[in-house]
Amino acid sequence: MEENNIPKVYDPKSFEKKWYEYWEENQLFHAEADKSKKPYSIVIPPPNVTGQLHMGHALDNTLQDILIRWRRMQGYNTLWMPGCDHAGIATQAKVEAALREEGTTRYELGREKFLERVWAWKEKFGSRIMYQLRTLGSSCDWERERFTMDEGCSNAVREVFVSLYEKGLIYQGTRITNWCPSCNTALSDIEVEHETEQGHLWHLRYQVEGTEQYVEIATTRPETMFGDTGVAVHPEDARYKALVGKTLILPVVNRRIPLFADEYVDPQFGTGAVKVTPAHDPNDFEMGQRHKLEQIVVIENNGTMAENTGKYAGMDRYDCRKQLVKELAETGVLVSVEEHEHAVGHCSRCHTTVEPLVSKQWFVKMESLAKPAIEAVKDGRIQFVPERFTKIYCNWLENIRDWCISRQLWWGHRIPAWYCEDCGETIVSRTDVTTCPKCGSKHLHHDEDVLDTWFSSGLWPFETMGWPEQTEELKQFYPTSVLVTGYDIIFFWVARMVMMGLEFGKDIPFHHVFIHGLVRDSQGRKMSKSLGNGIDPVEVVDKYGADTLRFMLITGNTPGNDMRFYWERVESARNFANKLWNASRFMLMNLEGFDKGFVPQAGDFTLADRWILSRYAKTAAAVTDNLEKFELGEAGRMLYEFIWNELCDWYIELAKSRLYDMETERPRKTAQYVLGYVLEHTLRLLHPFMPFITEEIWQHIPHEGKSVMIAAWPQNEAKWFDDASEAHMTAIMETIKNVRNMRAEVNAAPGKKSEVILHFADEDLRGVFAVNEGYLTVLAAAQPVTLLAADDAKPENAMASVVKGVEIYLPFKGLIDVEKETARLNKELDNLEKEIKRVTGKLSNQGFLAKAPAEVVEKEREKQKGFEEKKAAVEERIQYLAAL
RNA sequence: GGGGUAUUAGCUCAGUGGGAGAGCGCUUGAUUCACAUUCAAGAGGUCACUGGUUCGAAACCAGUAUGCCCCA
Repeated sequence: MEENNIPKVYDPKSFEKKWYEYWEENQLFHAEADKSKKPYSIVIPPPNVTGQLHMGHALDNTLQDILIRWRRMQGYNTLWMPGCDHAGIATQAKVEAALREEGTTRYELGREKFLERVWAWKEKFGSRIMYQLRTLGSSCDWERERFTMDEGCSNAVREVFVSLYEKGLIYQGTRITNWCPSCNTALSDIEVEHETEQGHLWHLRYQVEGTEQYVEIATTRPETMFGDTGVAVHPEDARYKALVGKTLILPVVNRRIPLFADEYVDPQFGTGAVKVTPAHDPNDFEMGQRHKLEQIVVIENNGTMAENTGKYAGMDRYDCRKQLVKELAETGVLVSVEEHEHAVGHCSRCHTTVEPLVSKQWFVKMESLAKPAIEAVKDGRIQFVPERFTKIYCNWLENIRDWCISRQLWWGHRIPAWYCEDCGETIVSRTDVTTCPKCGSKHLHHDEDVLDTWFSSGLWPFETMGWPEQTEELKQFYPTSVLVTGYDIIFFWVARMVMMGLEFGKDIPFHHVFIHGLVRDSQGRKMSKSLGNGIDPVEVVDKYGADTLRFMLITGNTPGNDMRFYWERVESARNFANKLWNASRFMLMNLEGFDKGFVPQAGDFTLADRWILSRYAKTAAAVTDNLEKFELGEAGRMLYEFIWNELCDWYIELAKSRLYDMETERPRKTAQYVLGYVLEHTLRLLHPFMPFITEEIWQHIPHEGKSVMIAAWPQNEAKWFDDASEAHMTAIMETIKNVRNMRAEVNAAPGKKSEVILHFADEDLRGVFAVNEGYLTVLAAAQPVTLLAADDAKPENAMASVVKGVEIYLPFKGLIDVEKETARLNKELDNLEKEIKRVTGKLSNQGFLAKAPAEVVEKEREKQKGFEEKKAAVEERIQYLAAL
């Protein structure tokens, strides 16, 4: 026997670190390509090296770890690839903020020195993030840790860029792009967040040249009028038909601009006439192209007015608006002002209002890449879980526009393009270029810009496995099994990985996309730095343990939905851990004489043994089934209920008498065997959810092997299924509950035993109770227990209650409160009559009898019979009481 | 404007065609004997509304209302 007790209270701090180190030292997380085993692989959504992990990461990684640990136990060759993302714009912003604190800027530092600073930042936060992932218990293969800017990934990025360029799918173009004046870079469309804002619609009048006639236009952005090179109306708009082709005089500037017709104009909006500023609005840009209008840039990259705006030059765009409106009002150009609600784009990173500006950028042509990515989801090769995200994904890809990939930043993958200063040639190359291939000039300069972070993230599933080399890892682990991520980055990341995977990985990047929601605060608000309502997962781990946090995060919500963080829920998960802890402690305290070689014979098992084994086996099957369906929360909930409500509340209580009895050996050994079997296997089932506590307990109790994390996942446990024992046990448990209930009604002293008389119509069931009447004594304080047969007379001076197949009587020595007892029975009678009415209604419905499945009809008949029996017994008691 | 999602106990949420559930909170009682981070008993619901499909709807479909989210 092992001398091996554990402390009274669950204390995660005392063992979590120890076991993580143990797993790592024994290389239990590491995977090698091995063709003999079925692969199961996940690449981590690489956290940004901007800072530390938040609650959303904790959820994301818990889900991944559960899947990985479960599949590993099932015998798959399991790889979980960890790593970080360089997060160009976000990280650069962080480091620039740090520099500001020091009173300097990246421009003062210079590109090279600045990048050194960012790398130092990356080292610091990257390792912190990896530490946090370990704290959560994540079983990543750390030997394979990757970073989006490491050498391998950088090679992959360059290969993809050049290859797309060669295919004509990457091009350089001068267009309107979203520009963040604060981050000082171009953004892609999805990096812009639209928010409705209360603004104004200013009505201005532009004079028709050579007349006293005016055209009234409406605009939300008067300050762009310096760049107006036309006014547009709808071709069918009768109000303006006669004026099309005339020339207008742009106020303030006094420029001559044409009035022209274009289908784009909505005649219902404003006055039906719009000013056209091709350099500062995407729609105006397009109209400008159609009508060959000049582009005049009037707002600079930093958001101030350009040189050509006269006295407004150098002024902030919003100050200019204010001043200019004043001037327009004074000069009679402003006709009226309306309140107007409109969508305004903001930089998703810094929330500055973006400015549409004309600039030369690199773009990826999306249409031909998007098509196969839509196909892969529509034909089911890639499945979203929950399925509804399929539509969101497809909708976006079907309406996709070209992707602006160049960023005016320093931190990121430098665009592999060089420009010849002599002949103007653009050279895009896999290797660095020093000589112009066209004119032989040495005067080349490297494109200053870097690529959008998501360009490299899009390659993540295969670049981490050594692509473009055809490595063993790629062959075995690509496509990966599942991608686990939040719905907020379906467009940013998921869609791009699918496109890039199909184009370069030559296959889908993953079979399933398992989407989860956001972790919000207790009021349902998004956790954010500015609100200060974020909760650090490490803080929760410190206070309650990683297992507790993990369990709390995955239960009580459904896939794809947001959840709220409540400390009460954390406590409830901690209590569950403590419950399991103490159940195990109970077992360890009762291992006296434990015999590893002892295997009970069929006849050794008691009803409770057969019942708990059957319940365990059904739980194992249901947990597995739910994991297969990605219903991780449901699987966790089932384990919670099994452990707490069945194993602890009933089985342990029922096994106590045998375990405590040192006189008889076989019953004690059988109870030890069953408890040991069920607990050890239940720990395996729970391990993916709560890896630390299960390992700590598993190592204390009798077990085989090095670690529970590589113990076999319970399969083929159907041999324990035993419906008869479950039915018998249910009858006993129901009887016990009813007795407890009756005792509570009459305020019976808790410690005091009282007589219970049970009456059975069915002799077999009476036999079952006869064998197990001790259960009633232990759990319902029933003593003596009298078991009456069908023919026996029922007791008179007693409280009564009925469960299926059993009439229960509690005799009272003194007087019973007839009134109270009658009221109680009448209430029960009401309920029964309601049930009977419902069931009888169903059973007298010809449609039901004809069309419902036979077993459903049979079930209803059984119910009816049971209710009728109960009703008869209750009525009998009521009559008896009335006659007293 | 288009799409999604939610609406179930006081609160937070499960329930994915066949007797309305859990956790927390609340009420009552219990402490040598695994666990008070516990145990036992209890109160508490017109499953948003209106139609439809079905023998049968909290669940499926349509519409309405309200909230939230995404896209334009």
